[in-house]
Amino acid sequence: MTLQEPIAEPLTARDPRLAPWRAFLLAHARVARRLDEELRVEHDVSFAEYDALLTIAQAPGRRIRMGLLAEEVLLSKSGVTRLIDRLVSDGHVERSACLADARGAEAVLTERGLERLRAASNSHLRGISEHFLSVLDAEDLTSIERAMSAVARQAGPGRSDPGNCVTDVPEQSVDVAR
Amino acid sequence: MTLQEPIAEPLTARDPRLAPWRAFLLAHARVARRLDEELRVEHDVSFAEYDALLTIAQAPGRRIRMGLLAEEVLLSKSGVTRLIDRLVSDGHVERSACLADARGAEAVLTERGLERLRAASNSHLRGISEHFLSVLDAEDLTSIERAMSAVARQAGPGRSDPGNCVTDVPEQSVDVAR
DNA sequence: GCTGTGTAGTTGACGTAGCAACTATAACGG
DNA sequence: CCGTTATAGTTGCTACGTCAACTACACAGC
Repeated sequence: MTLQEPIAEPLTARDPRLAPWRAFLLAHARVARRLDEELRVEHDVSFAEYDALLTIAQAPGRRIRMGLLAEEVLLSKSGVTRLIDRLVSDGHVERSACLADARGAEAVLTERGLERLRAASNSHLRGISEHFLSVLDAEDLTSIERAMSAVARQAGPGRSDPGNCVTDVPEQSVDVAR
Repeated sequence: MTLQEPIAEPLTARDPRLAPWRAFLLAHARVARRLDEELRVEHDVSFAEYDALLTIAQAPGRRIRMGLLAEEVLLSKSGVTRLIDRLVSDGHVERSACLADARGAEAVLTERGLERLRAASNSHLRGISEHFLSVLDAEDLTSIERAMSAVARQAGPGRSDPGNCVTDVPEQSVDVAR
C-alpha cells in the first residue's frame, strides 16, 4: 500500500520495525515518569491531577461533567470519581450538582485550584520543553503529530461507550501558562 | 542548535508545539490500553508480564538477574519482585539463587512460560502491527525511531542508580514470534 | 578475620486505577 | 401517568506499582 506492505507478513520478534515501537514505549515511560515526578516534587500535584485541573480550567465556566472529564483525561468513570475526591479534599475543585440533569455532577475549579494550576503549568511546560521538545526540530514535530494522531485514531477511543467519540475540546481562553 | 532555538521562550499553554506532545500522549494511552487488553483476554497475561517474559527469554540461558530485569522492563525493584511473584505462582517463571552472588536472585523461564510467551507473542505482534505499524510508512518509522530515541536519551534512565545505564541487550536467538 | 559501607532483593504500608454492582434519575412507549 | 430501559456517578473489591525500611550478603581497609 505504501512503500512496504502494511501488515502482510506476520511480523517476527526481531523485525526491525519493532525498534521504533520500542523507542516509542521507552520514550513515553521515561518522559511521563520525569514529568510526574517534577510535578509532585515542585507542586504536590500528580500528572493525572494536573491533567484534570487543566481540562476543567479549559472547559466553559471552568466546570465540567464527570463523564466528559473521564474521556478527556483517559480515565475510567470510577477513576475520575476518585481523582475528583482527592482534588476536592485538596480544595482545588468543588463538586456541583448539574442543573440540567439531576443524575449528573460537575467538577468546578476553585480559585485555589486555578492558582495551583497556574503555578504548576509553569514548570510542567518547562518540563515538556526540556524532556520532549528540546531534542526535536520543527520537522520532527509535524511528523510526530501526524503519525501519532493516526495511531491514536487507529487504536480508537480508550474506553466506555463507542458512540460518544467527542473530538472537539471546548478550547476556552485560559492560558494558564503565563 | 537545530533549526529553532531549543528552549528559548517559556512556552505558553497554547503553543502549537503542544499538539504533537498531546498526540503522543493520546496515542500511547490508547495503544497501550488496547494491547494490554488483548493480551489479557487472549492469553491471560498483562502487558508488563509479557514484557518480563520476553526479556527473560531473550537473556542468555533464559535467566536474568532481578535488578537487570527491573531496568529492562522499566519497573522498580519491588515492582519486579511482585511481578515475578505472580509469574512464579502462574508457573511461568522460577526463582533461582545466583551462584556468583549469594545476595542475588535470578528469574528463570519455565517451559510453560516459554509456551505462553510464544502463544502471546503471536497476537501481541499482530496487535502492534494493527494498532501502530499499520498506519505508519517506512519514513514515519525511521523518523519516529530517531526522535523517540532522542527523547528517551534526553529524559534519562527511568530510575535507580544512574551509573548503570545498560544499553546492550543480550540479543540471544529466541524468536518467540514464530 | 573483623568491621564498616555498599548492594540485591524482599516486605509492609500505601496510593491509584479498573471492573462490576449499585443508586438515582432520565427518557421513552404505551 | 406508569413501567421499562438507558445513563451518570459512586462504591466495594481487587490488582498493580511505589517508597521506605529491612535482611542478607559482598567488598573494602585495616
